[in-house]
Amino acid sequence: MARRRWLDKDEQTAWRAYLLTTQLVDEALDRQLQRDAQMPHAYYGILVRLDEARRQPGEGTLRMTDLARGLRYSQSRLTHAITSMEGSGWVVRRDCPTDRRSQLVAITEQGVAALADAAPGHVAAVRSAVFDQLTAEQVTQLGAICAAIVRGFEPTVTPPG
Amino acid sequence: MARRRWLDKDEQTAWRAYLLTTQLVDEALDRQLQRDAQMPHAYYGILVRLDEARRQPGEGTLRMTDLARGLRYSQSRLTHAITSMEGSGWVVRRDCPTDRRSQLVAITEQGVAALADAAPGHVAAVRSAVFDQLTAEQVTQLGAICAAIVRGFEPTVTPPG
DNA sequence: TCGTCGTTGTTGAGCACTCAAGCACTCGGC
DNA sequence: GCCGAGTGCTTGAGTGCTCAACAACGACGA
Repeated sequence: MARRRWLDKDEQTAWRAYLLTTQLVDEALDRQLQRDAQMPHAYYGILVRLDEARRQPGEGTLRMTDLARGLRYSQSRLTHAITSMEGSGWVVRRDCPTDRRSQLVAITEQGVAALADAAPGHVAAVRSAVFDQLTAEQVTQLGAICAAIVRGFEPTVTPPG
Repeated sequence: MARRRWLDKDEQTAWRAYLLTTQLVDEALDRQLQRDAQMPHAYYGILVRLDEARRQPGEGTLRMTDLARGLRYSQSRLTHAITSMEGSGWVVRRDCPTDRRSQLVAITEQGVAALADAAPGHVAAVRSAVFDQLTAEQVTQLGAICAAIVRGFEPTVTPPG
């Protein structure tokens, strides 16, 4: 197998540009959210998920595990994050009535408010960092490229035999 | 101005895919390097830069500031990183002969060896996570997209008047 | 020579994450 | 009932980052 093959020139260029891009974008968004909404980017994502769950019919809560799987966070990471966010009053934990191991999480009114406050500035930052720089065609391309990469991480079913 | 404009459907899709992609790729590379080479991804990048400097004619060293600017790291981040890497024996600090504020950094033989050990596995991980999933055309597209985003972060000269 | 300002680098507190370990519970077979 | 494996969540140590404050030096004009 050709596992030791190096990156060719085009790949090198693309890779370095990719690394720099993700670093710059990540830092910009994290800094903006930390400054204007006192939360790291990861917490914003958690609030978004919980807010979406709230709008669904039913409980409006999510099990820790389901939330972690949806965000692809480790259980431990989510536990630490929720503990901190509970301290900020943005979320609450509840015991699960059907499985005593599980914990349900729900966004609070305060959390909804914090998200509503943070969203406009965050979206503006995303726009100015990313979408203002790209053509509509490039947005489509970016979506396809990322989808392909994500697909590579999905567990592949090993064929029988 | 239309600063409050939301993300449209295509942008939403692309953005969520982008976030998931960077998270998955970052974690995969960090984990692989941590496991196989006992270094975080950021330290790998520092070693690469210092190794490139070593191949150049001249001192083969870089000032802390120049290294930080090249990698777009904060001074503080680099100081902490170099301190830790010096503890691992991968780099050394030297006083700058022409400016007593400055510190020069050089990669050691041990650092060169650590990088040489780490490189094949790392490149394989990059390949399997990213380039194996993309067509040649997509690699070109990705390079152009990232270059455009990076350009957006470059300081723009405000025109006189 | 002096004061001032910009540059260079370090420090330490605070924080979010990882990893390994552990506790409490559920489920299924006996 | 009871044991074992699997699941859900938490804990705490270790680590790398940010941010603000600071110390030391260089450059330059008065």
